[in-house]
Amino acid sequence: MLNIQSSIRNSYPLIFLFGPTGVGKTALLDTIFHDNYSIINADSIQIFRYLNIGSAKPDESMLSRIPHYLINIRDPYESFSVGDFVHLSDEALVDIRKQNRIPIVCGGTAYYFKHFYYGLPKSPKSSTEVRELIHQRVEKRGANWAYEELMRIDPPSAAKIHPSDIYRVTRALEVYESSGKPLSSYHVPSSPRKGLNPLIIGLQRDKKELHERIEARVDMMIQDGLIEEINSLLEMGATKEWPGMQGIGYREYFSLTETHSFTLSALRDLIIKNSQKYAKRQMTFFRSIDGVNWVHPNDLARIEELLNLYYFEYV
RNA sequence: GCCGCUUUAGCUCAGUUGGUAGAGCAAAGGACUGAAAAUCCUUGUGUCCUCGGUUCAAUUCCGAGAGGCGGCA
Repeated sequence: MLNIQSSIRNSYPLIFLFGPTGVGKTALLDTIFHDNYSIINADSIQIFRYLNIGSAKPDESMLSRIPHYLINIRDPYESFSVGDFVHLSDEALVDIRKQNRIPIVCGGTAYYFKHFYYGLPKSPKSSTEVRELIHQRVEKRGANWAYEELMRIDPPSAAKIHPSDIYRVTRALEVYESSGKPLSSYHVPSSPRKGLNPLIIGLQRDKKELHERIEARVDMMIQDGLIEEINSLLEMGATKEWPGMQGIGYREYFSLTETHSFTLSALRDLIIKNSQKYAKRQMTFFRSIDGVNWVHPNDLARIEELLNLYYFEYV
């Protein structure tokens, strides 16, 4: 249908496809994006092996039908970060283009898209050891110490980060600890990386519709054996500290058993609630990305039209 | 039928020694510098069940009624 190598702009087609959980990304891939497309997964939980049902990972048959990158590449106790995502995606991109196929970056992790699109800051990568060290200091010197320390070593970051945001305060301290330079000295890219020029498609449904789909999907997960999946992870030694266990569908199991309030229906309700809240957070992040073509997943005509307009520039 | 408790934000409940009220959850919006399905921020007018009484003033006290829960019959 088109010869990618003939690109007149010396850049290749690239598609971003994103949207909140349950909006229908996977189904859409299966209906229009097969044949000469390859997929780069941008979902921070589907990265992990064994987390199949809870992460709503595409099934085996789909994975064999359409080439997927960055799925099942880590064990659930291993760490993975945006940085890994960007590097591996860049490699995947080269590989896919070598095969004369069209790459689609598809998933729900907005943060991954942002850094893939804009490029990573030069700040040092996260280190579990350093983070642990910072944690110990916080334990020892009290809850207020971390933010006070941040104000001392990096006032600009302290001004931007809320004192209660332990996650970011810790990271800022971690950067200073491992590089000797404040986080604010590393600038954040403010424009997209050169040569990417993606067609950005955002999938959107109205809230009621999305919430109903999420509810139905959680019921389906339970029916498909979510509990069995969790049990087999527990047999592998899974704890709530495993990076993969922060995924919705798994974390609820731990929080409910911890408070001795685990029942199947409590689990179901909590997973639904947390998924719906997550969908909302995803949408506010996605909305902040420039140049998104928002479409309803059922509007195939509009999606075809977007693709044709986009490809027209390349042939 | 009698007795006791209860009725306040979408939900669970605080509270006002009488001067018209506030938490958690939910909801809405937002942030996002290598853990991001994470982490965090902002936003609370609601016949304080109804009617009557006392009072300058009642959601708050008194009486009656209605709903709910429990006990005794």
